[in-house]
Amino acid sequence: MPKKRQYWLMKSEPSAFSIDDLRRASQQTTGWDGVRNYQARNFMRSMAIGDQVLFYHSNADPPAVVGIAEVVKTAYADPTQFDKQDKHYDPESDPSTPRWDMVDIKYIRKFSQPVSLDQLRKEPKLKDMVLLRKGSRLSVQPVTPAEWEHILTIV
DNA sequence: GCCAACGTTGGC
DNA sequence: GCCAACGTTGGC
Repeated sequence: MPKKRQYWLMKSEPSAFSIDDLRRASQQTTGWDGVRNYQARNFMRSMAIGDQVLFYHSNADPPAVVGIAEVVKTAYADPTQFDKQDKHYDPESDPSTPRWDMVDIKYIRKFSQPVSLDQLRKEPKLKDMVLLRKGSRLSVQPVTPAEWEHILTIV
């Protein structure tokens, strides 16, 4: 039995990397490096190929879910943790047991209209979304199948 | 093990 | 640019 497909939401500041950047990327794929939060890392470690990802623009006007991507490579060591020149360099990470992982995701589609944070908040069915929890800053987070389905109906 | 200080996230 | 909320660090 194949494992059931899982759903996620990943945040990116469009000024740094937007859904258009993903669409234009080589193979329409990118490595999701730079995550330095244990909970977010653990969620990436539990991702499987084929898992579906809501692409969210944070620090955007408006902040919004803007499209869909898919996991095409499961968790592997994030090389930026060992790169002294990199902003995300982590001197505490031991190369024999790397602390930080990343996954690769591929562009699937961009919504014709972004689904803004305000719109999401208005949906009673989405009231328990991790994204909408007060003070929620997790950059990689799970989405339930029901939340996923509902969001696709309001796009 | 507590908790103050600090750095970061991200909406506004 | 502001600042509330959060995660991490480190002194004790």
